[in-house]
Amino acid sequence: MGTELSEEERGGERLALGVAARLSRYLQVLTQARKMGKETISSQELSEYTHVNPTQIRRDLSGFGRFGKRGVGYNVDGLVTAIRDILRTAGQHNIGLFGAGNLGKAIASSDMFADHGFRVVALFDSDPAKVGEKVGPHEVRHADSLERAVVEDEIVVAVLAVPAAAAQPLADRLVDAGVRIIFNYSETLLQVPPEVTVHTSSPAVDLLYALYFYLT
Amino acid sequence: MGTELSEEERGGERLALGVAARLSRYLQVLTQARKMGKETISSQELSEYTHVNPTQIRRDLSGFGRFGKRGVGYNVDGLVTAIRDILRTAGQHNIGLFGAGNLGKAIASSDMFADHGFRVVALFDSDPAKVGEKVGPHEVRHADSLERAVVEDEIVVAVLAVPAAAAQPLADRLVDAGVRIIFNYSETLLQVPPEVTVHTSSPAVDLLYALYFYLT
DNA sequence: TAGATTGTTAATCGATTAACAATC
DNA sequence: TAGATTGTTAATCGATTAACAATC
Repeated sequence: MGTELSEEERGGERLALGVAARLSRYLQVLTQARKMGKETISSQELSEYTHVNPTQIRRDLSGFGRFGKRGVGYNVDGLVTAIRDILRTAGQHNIGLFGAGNLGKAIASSDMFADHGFRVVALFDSDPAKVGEKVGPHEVRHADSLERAVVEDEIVVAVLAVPAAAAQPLADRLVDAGVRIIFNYSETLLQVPPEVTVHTSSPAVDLLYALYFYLT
Repeated sequence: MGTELSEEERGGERLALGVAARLSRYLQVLTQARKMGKETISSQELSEYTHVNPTQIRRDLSGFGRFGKRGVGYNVDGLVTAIRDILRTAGQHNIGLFGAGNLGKAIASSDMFADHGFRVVALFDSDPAKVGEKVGPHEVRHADSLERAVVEDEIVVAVLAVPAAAAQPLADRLVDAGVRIIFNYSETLLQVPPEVTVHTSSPAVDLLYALYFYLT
């Protein structure tokens, strides 16, 4: 009962891939809904925003507890807390962002990470002209100081928003410095040792896929 | 045999959601691989870059034809052509991009759309100071001219990279102008009539989800 | 009470994986 | 021939959906 999770419900088992993906998606919508002052949300509404079947949503959530009120819906605040608890992402991980170009600045200025409890602790660029520039709350540092920063700022995740040519050499240095998770927004296929995970993405990877359905 | 697809294999049935998502992902990697001069790729290699099981990849592809060579792998060029054929995305659709801020500029300057055969035909902003500015191959137009541009340039997809406060009014105008597909990169939940599809995304929506797995 | 929406069941469908013969 | 990798089968697991009683 209630919104507390037993050790077994949240601790033991790893979530199935699909469940974790959907929970993240719910969380994104819930965070936005909360900003807009919404206090309650139904599985039907969540479905409209996420394109996930409402039954599926109720099923996903009921696996972890009874978060809803019949006839009313889910409390937005409560559900945000609950899903964060389930995903165990509570802001204890530091991110280093590389590249202060358009994409890098867009990411650095967005509330996205802060909203979800992650901290961008450093923004790097290799262009001396950009070093010292203020971008959102960050001051651009030179990429030369990367190795020290990884250790001192306890950076566990590197986000790459650099030109294609710069990506591989940068990845090599990051790997040597001890970074084990790289988010690659550049248009390159990165070669890394097996213990390092690369996640390649781009602002519109899913555009192509989504258009297949929308355009028919 | 060969790489030609029968009408039934590509025309009749709609692809399952998962298949289309994965094919798009393969296509993205293949496009990058081709740029890097790779001529052949194995399901094992594709798996490393996409995190999709190699058997799954072979299964996905073999449903549409025999594209590979045993003992060798897949021809990169041939597979790009084949998947484009399957997804039926061959550049006949025009995109209007709204917002010439950091994210808008990043999207406008990227090869992404061109790589996949889509055309960004117009870039808009409501800030007069930005109108006329050159961004990649585009010149920023004032958002006032949106209605005419939608008709004249046959814009079917609108990509929104604008501040949260501007998103809903803009979406309303786009809907009135006849746009039926909106890609929303702003941090707002958009209200639109049922015949319009909204796809909400952000440069790191999947970061949250991916981190759940990588950080454990 | 009446209306709405959750939580849950049951049944179906598609995704995933291991294994291996076919063949380049 | 030897090695590598596809194409395909079979078996399992998770996702999806409709339906509806429980209950706010």
